[in-house]
Amino acid sequence: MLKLSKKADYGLMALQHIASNQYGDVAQARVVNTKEIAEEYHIPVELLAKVLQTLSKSGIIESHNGPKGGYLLGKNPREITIAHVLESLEGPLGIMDCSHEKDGDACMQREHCNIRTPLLKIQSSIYQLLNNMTLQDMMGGTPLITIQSVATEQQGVER
Amino acid sequence: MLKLSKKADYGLMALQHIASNQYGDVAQARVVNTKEIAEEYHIPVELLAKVLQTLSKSGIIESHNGPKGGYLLGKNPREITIAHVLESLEGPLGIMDCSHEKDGDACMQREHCNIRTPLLKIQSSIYQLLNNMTLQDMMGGTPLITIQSVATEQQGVER
DNA sequence: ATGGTCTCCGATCAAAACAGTCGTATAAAA
DNA sequence: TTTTATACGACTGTTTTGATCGGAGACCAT
Repeated sequence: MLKLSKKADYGLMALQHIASNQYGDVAQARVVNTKEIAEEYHIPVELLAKVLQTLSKSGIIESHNGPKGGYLLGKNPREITIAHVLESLEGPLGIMDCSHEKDGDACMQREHCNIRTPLLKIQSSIYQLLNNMTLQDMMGGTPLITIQSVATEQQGVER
Repeated sequence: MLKLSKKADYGLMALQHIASNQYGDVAQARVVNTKEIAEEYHIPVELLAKVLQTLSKSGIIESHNGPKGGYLLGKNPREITIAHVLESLEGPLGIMDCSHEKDGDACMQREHCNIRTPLLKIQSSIYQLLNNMTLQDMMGGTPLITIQSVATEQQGVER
């Protein structure tokens, strides 16, 4: 349950790879292309291309056309949240159909629905979790976000 | 993204309904059948039946056959976690394919995978969230679990 | 005791979402 | 101008999901 799509998997892998080449040991920023990533992680080139195009449209990465072209991060890894990446590739977070619908929608159960409120609470918690973890946190041996830090974040404490 | 299946939605609604009739205002425990729930929330009878059967197998509810039959909760609402309900209906929680696989599995990216560890961390956090919220929390006006309480829970504090 | 009714139960079918593929167009560097 | 890269759209096969059907078993009234 709650499985991420392949697009999301591939997207995150690619971002981690791009970030490593741009901010990693090698001081020089290096443009990396689709084919290189696809071969490194054994994923279909065309599908990865589509994923990268989507990320590019969202401003998460920027594309450079032509020979020696490829992709670079569009922002600092600290500013790229997992939530933004996933929403870009899979659409807005919504654990149920009526998460983002307006009043008078097509949900037959709406008026008698007894689980909407608590589920929205869960959804909000998951979103906070994903929104407080960045690409930076996924790189290197950097310690990941903990539940505690999510809690403090909710209280308005800066990271 | 991360949308729950209809089965999960229906299951949670039904459980809330059963619990309300068993532990609600009416002191007398009342057996409620599939048809009644289906009509109340406008969901297909047969599909709901299947969902309830699954929940019954998991011991979350218990079935009573024959006329005047139906379902009752198998445990106290405090002991029925959302995680257990969802896993019963949708299979084990796994935000990626390789969440529960053994070594030497079919994941082509496994050896070069750079996102497995952080994603497992996220998965673990989500699981804690779902495992610390019970059917009791979903009933009535009872305050729901908060992020803070999840954090304290992780530190071993009793609810 | 037995028939009838009501329920749970297992197998089956159709629709939708997803992963992956193909071909072509466009843009930049050599 | 040729090469090499991304950008874009349409298409196909597969998996998952949602929904449906017919049957088997249990209870209650007669």
